[in-house]
Amino acid sequence: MSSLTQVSPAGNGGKDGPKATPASNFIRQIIDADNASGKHAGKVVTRFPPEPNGYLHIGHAKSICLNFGLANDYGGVCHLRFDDTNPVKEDVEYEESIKEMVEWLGFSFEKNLYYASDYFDKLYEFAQYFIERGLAYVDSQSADEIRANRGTLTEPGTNSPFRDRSAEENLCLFDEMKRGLHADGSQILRLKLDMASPNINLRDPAIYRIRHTEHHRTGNTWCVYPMYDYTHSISDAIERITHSLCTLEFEAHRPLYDWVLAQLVDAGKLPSPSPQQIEFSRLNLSYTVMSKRKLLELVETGLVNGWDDPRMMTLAGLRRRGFTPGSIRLFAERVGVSKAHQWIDMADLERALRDDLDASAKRAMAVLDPVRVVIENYPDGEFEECSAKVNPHDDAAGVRSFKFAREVFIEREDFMENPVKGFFRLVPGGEVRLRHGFIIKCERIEKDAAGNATTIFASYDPATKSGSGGRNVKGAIHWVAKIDGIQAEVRLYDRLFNVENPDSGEGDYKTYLNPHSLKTVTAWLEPSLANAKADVSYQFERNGYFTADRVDSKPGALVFNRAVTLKDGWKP
RNA sequence: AGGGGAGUCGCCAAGUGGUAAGGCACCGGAUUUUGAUUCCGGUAUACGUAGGUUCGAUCCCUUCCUCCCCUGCCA
Repeated sequence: MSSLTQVSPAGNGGKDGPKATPASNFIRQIIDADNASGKHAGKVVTRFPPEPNGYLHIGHAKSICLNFGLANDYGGVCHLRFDDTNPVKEDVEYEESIKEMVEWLGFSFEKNLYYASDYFDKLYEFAQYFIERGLAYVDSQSADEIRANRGTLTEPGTNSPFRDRSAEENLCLFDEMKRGLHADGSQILRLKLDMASPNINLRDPAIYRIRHTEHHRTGNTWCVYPMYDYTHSISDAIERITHSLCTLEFEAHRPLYDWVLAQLVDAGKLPSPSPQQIEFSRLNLSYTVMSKRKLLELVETGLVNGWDDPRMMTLAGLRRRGFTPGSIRLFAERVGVSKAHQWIDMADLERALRDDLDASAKRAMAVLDPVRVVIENYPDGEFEECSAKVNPHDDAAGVRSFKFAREVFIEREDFMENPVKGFFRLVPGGEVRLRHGFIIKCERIEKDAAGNATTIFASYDPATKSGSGGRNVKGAIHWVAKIDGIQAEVRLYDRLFNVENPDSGEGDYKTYLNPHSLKTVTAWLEPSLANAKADVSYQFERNGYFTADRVDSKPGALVFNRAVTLKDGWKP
């Protein structure tokens, strides 16, 4: 079924690039079964429902790709709904950022943007209905008393002394709460379910609390705000969501979700069939932390440079680092979805980026750790034009050119004075090809007091220009000529933590921060990079994938971020 | 006996009564002016454990083990 409606496996971004084949999974099976039975008349409506209280991270990306991807594959729609029911934590700033990132990932929600706060009137009216039916009551106990009376995991709770207030009294009290006659925390509206339920979520859950706080969208219209379980189920039903996907920790909330909807459907206040809540496991990534609290702490304590620090697993950070939307969609597809707890290695995310970029990224040469090479048999002051394909996989991308001259830079690690076995780059007396240029031979070197090469004196073979069809040698290394090279700051990133799971280890996760997660160097770049823009990925040949930093890079003062290195199969 | 979930290759993940898909990683080999890419080939007598049912079990039943979630007026 799904294979017939399959459009773009890795999401609906529509961009070219590697795709993982969408695997069968338990959610697709449920949808297929619903489609077969005609439950939702073949419709698939999902939703991504963030609370606008923080920035999106790679874990959210999994959910976004899942919800939008499924809707897309089944010819349905996915709503972006802000779950903005708690004004003390939320802000428009977060809302804007979330919208920007969902779009960046390649998903569209123009016609499908919703707010839980748009349902406040209806939610209030339904709450009155629950009160009238004797299914909800205003509890005047303090938060502490309520907690004490909730019981424990193994002991039942005890009924509130206010549990049997009349519907009239409850209606009156609830109205007073709404009108602002009661202080925060002094009264609360609870569903009247079962204080002895083995499922604690069913022990008269709170559904409306008093918050004399301005809401970023409804202003001061309200001072009572509905809570998650109550709001979410109703919002899903109002929007005619068919499949409501959430993470595993909400499994125990499903009975409540179903109960609330069942009452309202029975009363003819909500349509049938109700949406089905389906839970899947969260994404855990090694060598990083994902909780909002820790991300916030890293930012606030200055351990990283903001929410979009390229070392952060926030979508803003990943974008700035140079990750592409396609790579994240590919990653989400590869990781799959199930109810088993998944621990994914950072390397898998990096792999997805390489796979996405290899086919499309422009190439350029850049020397990150330069050592000077003087080609003694090349006349000083002269130069020769060399060229190379912008993308070897795509002739249409054209060619770039750069000069070969007497003085060039090569990567320090591409030269070894005393080579180990198997090293086939430049060595004393040996030859190597300057990629896209000529074969050179190391004649002698000049060293500093510490024994490091400061200048390599070489000769070149004029008959070996790239493309001339002449002889060749085993090694080919990248280089940049001083005459037309440009210098730029390059930021080299490594994982933020040096242990696989900084979260659950003993002690403070901050003690596991990798002190070398950022290294800044001044590199020599080939001239074609002079106009590099953020959002355009380059492969620095033999080095990795880099992108101009979207905030710090300026024409004439370029700053590049290394998103990921190239795979390095060389083992000494 | 509090309730609810999960355990299939190093990491993910299909299969769900008929004799273990796929991806990533890894190991070979070919091509290569990126030690990249690409391409070929290899990689679970095995599905947490112990029993049972069956001609036959990863799939059904039972036992046990391990891990995760739930005692917010957060979502």
